[in-house]
Amino acid sequence: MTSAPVPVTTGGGGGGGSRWCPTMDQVMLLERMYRGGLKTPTATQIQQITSRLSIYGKIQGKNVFYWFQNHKARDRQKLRKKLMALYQQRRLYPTHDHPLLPLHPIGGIEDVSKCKPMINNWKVDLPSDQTCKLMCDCPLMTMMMMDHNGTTPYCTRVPPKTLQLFPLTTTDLKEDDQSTTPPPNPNLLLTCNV
Amino acid sequence: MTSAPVPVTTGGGGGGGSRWCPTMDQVMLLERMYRGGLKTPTATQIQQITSRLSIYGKIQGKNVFYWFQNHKARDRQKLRKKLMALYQQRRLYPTHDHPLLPLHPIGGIEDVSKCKPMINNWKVDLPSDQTCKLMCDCPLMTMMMMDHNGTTPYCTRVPPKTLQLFPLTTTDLKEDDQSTTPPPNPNLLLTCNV
DNA sequence: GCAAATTAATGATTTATTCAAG
DNA sequence: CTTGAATAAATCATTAATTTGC
Repeated sequence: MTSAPVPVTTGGGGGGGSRWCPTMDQVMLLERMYRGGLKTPTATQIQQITSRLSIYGKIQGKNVFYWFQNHKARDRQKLRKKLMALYQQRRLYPTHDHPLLPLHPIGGIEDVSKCKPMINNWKVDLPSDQTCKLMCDCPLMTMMMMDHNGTTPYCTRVPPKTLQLFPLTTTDLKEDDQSTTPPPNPNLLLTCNV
Repeated sequence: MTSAPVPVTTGGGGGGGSRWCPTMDQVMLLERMYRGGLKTPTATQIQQITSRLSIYGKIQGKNVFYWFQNHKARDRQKLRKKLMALYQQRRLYPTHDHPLLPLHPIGGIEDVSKCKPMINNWKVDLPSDQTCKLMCDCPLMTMMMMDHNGTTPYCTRVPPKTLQLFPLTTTDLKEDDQSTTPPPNPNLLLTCNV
């Protein structure tokens, strides 16, 4: 639909502007419904809303669909930004209750099974008295994790103890391997000079 | 207009099976089109394909839409997995030409401006002779980055030198800060015992 | 005041991830 | 485990605010 590049009318007007421009009334009613708890309307609800709002100006079902998608997404985005700022400011330790990033089943990058229990038990290992101090007073290290599909790496910040991050067990890849000699697999340690 | 994926509530009850089950002929033809280069059909193309394939069995436009979406996504996913496996197997150093992850403008999590030039100059700092050795023989450390919006952290792996990761300059957030006394800001060093 | 130039909002698409049927 | 379906996240693109120099 690029044949009419001239941006004709604002305000939901007729001529086929390149995108929907909601009227004040439409936005107001949409926001009221959203705040009322309607986050993901069904197709039926979308159609009802569309016809109810069409008396205020041109509108299509997909406009309503997109509006709710975008509004929800941008709400979450704002929330994430706020949480992130708080975490950075206070240097909090992300827990399972308040994760900095969503905590999927986690594991080290080289061998999931080895790292996962270690990481999950971290908080337990700490003397319960010093936990809070460590959480607040120490800079945090960053660890790379892989999601459970092994496709998407993500990070979480952990208190800097000396620990073995990469067990470096060889992964069982079925590809050709004659080109490189296996490196001596040194262990990488992270230490903190606090 | 391209396809508008307005959700269909699937009614759930009665009528058809709960999800589309493509016939062999349908899959074959879809794959032929895909390999022929059609990755994201337009709404018009989807309708044409749908009617052409409907002679082999029940099919809807949204089935075709989803098929192409999923096929494309899973192709990319397979590629990513392969690349990731190669990187891990060979322990390659991700460069700007072959990044392990997309390289946006990067920076440390605490203070972007301080980290960015350091990171960008890493390769330059290395003696050009030992670059390859370091790239191949060392396990890589992981650093947390923030994307250009400051919203999404992501990781990249870097050769383990001893370096200052978190300068820990105080960020200028305008919120109240009387609750916590500022920590002594120790520097966190990462070292490698190769 | 007033447009050209920037920046911020937000509608629309595309891509990634997750869920669940078989 | 595969894969259709659905949702969420990321991205693109256009429009409204706004700044800026005149």
